Amino acid sequence: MTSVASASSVAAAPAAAGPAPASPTSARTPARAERLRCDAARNRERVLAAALELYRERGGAFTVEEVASRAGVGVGTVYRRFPTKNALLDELARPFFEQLLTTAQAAHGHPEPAERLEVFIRAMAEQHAIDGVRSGRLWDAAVARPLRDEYVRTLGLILAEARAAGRVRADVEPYDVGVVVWSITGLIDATQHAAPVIWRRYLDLLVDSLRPGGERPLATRPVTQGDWEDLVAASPVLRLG
Amino acid sequence: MTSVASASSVAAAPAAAGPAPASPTSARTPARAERLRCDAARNRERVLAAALELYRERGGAFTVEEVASRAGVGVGTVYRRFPTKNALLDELARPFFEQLLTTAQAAHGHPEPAERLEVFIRAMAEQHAIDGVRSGRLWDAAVARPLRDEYVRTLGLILAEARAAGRVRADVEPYDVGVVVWSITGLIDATQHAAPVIWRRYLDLLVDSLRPGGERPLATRPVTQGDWEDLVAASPVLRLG
DNA sequence: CGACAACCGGAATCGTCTTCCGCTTCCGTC
DNA sequence: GACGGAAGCGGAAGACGATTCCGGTTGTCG
Repeated sequence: MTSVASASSVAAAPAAAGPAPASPTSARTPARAERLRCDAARNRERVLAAALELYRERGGAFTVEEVASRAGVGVGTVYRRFPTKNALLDELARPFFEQLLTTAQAAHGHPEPAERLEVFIRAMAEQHAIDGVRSGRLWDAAVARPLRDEYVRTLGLILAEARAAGRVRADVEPYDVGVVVWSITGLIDATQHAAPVIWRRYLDLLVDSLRPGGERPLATRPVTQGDWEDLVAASPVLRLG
Repeated sequence: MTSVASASSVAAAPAAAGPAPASPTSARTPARAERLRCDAARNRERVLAAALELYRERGGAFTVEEVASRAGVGVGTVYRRFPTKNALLDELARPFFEQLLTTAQAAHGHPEPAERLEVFIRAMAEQHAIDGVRSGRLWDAAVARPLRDEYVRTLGLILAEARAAGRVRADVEPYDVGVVVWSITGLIDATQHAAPVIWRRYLDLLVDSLRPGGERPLATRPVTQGDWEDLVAASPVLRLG
């Protein structure tokens, strides 16, 4: 697993509908260099759309050639825009990941602070189940580190509130919740096909496990940010099932 | 994922050291047809040994040709004995699985019946962590259904005892424990490389989650045997990491 | 309108798994 | 102890899929 470094393709966003770039300091803006020729941009979108379609149909079990032909381009064109097939799949994960963050923030907006942690965990699981992502974890470092950081930050706030309200065992740390969510998503991926909603049972169990009262102390230290980085980096993203 | 049906290669055991097959009813015994020629049997062992060696070194990231050359045979010979590379890897998992069953039975032999469930779960996790199996679940149907059935049976006994002793929430069923163990093994696989013992923390959490008291009822039905079959059949075994 | 960098398609390359086939070796018999 | 043939053997060839390359094409900008 060589980690997919790469910066690249930051722009490519649909761009604001507004006409004016406004800032007259155009001299320095690097955005210039990243603008794609319009046919290229169109093809990029087509490739992405074709890949998403195929991913929803067959969960990663498709060839690059299929993506290309469904997008009406040659494989070379796919590779000009995405260095590897996995990079293409990573890109598919991005909007999904963004949706997760939105969901997390929505949970943080829940009226009752004490409830937010549970709402958060359940919403994450629900979102994961809905999005039809099979057999993948989607936290890979390459996709969107800033989003991930924001996610963890939100989680920290929520956990602090739950703790203040005495709704969670005192020895639970933010990354613990991350691990719990991560592990439920693994279960969702694994069971969704065989038994569509069964994961809810184990989610209930996990949620219960975080409640305070009668527990024995945890002997092992929690996951740190560094561990977390390693952990997600080692997980397949939307890779083949 | 076409499930790897296949019966095959039941014999191949090192065979009892004793000299006499004893049973004179040799007429019907099918064992006859399954005996390998002695050079073939030797090669089979060599291939298996080479594959295990490579697996421990590189975790599945090796080619069939490497296995063959390390075993001192041609690839054709590997394929004569194992229909696919995955079948070969499955075979590697078998002794590991057998060890798990032994561990399970040992837990059932624990002097204090009320403790057995926890001992069982912890022992399973420990065993999984020790065996150096990375990024794989090993419950695939193809490997050893009878072993699996025995495992589940043992688990059922242990759970009944724990329940009788009031050491476990009343709504937990045997396959629930299976799912819990399965999910901790996933966590072990995922974290072992980055943070060797961190999984113990989450194991503690999971073990705690099964204790009785104050819990809310579980709204979703538990996993059934059929679900379990599907679930394990869909999991990668020792597949590439 | 012309120059040219960015693009394009798709054939060729490469790494792997899997199949095939002519030659070889054990096993049971005569 | 030699013989016949099934079971094995090695490794070349085939199949597949990702990735690379390159000659021809096409927006873009002056």
